[in-house]
Amino acid sequence: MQHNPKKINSELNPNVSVDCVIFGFDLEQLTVLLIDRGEISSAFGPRLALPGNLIYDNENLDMAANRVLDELTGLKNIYLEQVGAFGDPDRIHKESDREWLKSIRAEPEARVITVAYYTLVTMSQYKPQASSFAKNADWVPVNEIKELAFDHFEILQAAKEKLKQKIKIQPIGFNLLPEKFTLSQLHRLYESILDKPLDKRNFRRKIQKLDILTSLREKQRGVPHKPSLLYKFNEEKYQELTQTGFDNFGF
Amino acid sequence: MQHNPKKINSELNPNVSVDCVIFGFDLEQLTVLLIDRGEISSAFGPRLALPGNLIYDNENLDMAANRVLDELTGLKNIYLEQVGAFGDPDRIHKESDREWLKSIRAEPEARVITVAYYTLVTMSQYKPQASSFAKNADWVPVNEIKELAFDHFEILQAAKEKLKQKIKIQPIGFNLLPEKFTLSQLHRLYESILDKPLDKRNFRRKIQKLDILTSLREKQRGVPHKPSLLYKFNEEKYQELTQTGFDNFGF
DNA sequence: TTTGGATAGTGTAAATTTGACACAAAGCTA
DNA sequence: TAGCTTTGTGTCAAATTTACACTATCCAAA
Repeated sequence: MQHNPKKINSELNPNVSVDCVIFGFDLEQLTVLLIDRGEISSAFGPRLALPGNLIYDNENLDMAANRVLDELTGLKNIYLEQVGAFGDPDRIHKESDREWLKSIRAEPEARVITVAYYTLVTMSQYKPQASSFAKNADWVPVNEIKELAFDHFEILQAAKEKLKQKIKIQPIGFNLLPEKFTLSQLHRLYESILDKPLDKRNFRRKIQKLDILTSLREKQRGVPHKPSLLYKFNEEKYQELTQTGFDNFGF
Repeated sequence: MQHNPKKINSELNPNVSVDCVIFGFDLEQLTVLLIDRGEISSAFGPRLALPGNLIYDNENLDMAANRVLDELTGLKNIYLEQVGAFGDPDRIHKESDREWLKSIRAEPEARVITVAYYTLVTMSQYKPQASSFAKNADWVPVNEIKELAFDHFEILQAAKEKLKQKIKIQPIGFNLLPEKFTLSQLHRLYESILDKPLDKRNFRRKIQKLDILTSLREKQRGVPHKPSLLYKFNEEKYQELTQTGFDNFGF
């Protein structure tokens, strides 16, 4: 008897899919993990698409998003937020799209609603070439993406906007950084997400005053310039802070 | 040949529904338009539910939400915002829920994803008793709602939170007020949505400095106290303001 | 007509936050 | 050891936020 007996008879729901905008940060700019659909689509439209799949009838939406992420990257327990539902009846236009859908077991004629999620991943935890399943996946800088398959470009824009708003309310950016990071890296991260320059000194002053960083007695090594001090995110301090109702992490 | 030939064969999609959180403001508190499902459910669970319905295969999600709103209230061109998708596979528990679903032509066995929207309505534009279709609909103060059918209570909470965040970025509250309103009414509206008291003088100073209100040379009449001046929302000034990138309407 | 009840409308001072701005220190490399 | 690169730091002026109390105006009831 397995854990979830329902799973035995579980079927893919032909009408509902989940797409994931998997954000990473290469310490310079915001990136997204995209699937290259290959030659099959090159003559018709964009090769790149968001990872996604149909959902099973016995899983809820968050589970489905986590599954898609797990299947692609092997990562679990990742920060995940819903962007919303997308579903123009004519969102699938091209022959190439139909071929692609067949290849992932979806029914190309069906009208599909997709529920989009974004996730925040520490890029160093996942290198595409390490996964056999995802040999066609790769990190692409957000600003270089001009088009995507289906309505995925629209979804990406919506995800960026949600992230931008969310980070003003909750310091979720730490999910994109390694455990130890420098203030400059955090600074560049905020600039990437908010898509505007932030004054260095003012940024540091403000983030330090929040008192949710633990300063480590440790410096960067091997950089060809003055090494930076390293910091950790302080979960406990953050919890204390929010329990007072504080929700202004904006710049 | 009609505009959209697909419409001829349009069918209800048994897997996807739309639910609407229709917010109103009775000049005292925030309210929501709910459907009373009647005796059929009284022995089993909450009678009250959000208005909603399955979507047609040929309409997009926003259209479906507008349709639900229109069918219930006759209102068109209403401010509308997506809350998100909800869809636990086991969100329909009770026999009464199945009965109810049958009565709105939904398939009770199917796994249904629902896409929730919230809308902002000027309450005076719609009095439930005026509509024959919606003889079982009524405005209920948000703070008095303790439970709802299905997962609608969860949806309502999410909608409230979205609204709270949104009003800090865009002055959408005016959609809940009549064309002419007083600063005190606007003040109470913000307090209702943000769910916290706001200092009267500070509120007035801040909202006036935004310069998106037109002061009318007209007073309230028939109130048993000093009558208030009336104001209108100034759409043009608002557009000017936002075109500079301004997005801080928060309190 | 007078009085009492209710809400509208108004200003200021202190504290906090924001925004603009420049240079010395530390490590690496050639 | 000289030069390159990035880190790390302080101040001042302006703007914003917070806390706070009394008079004015209308209606209703006596």
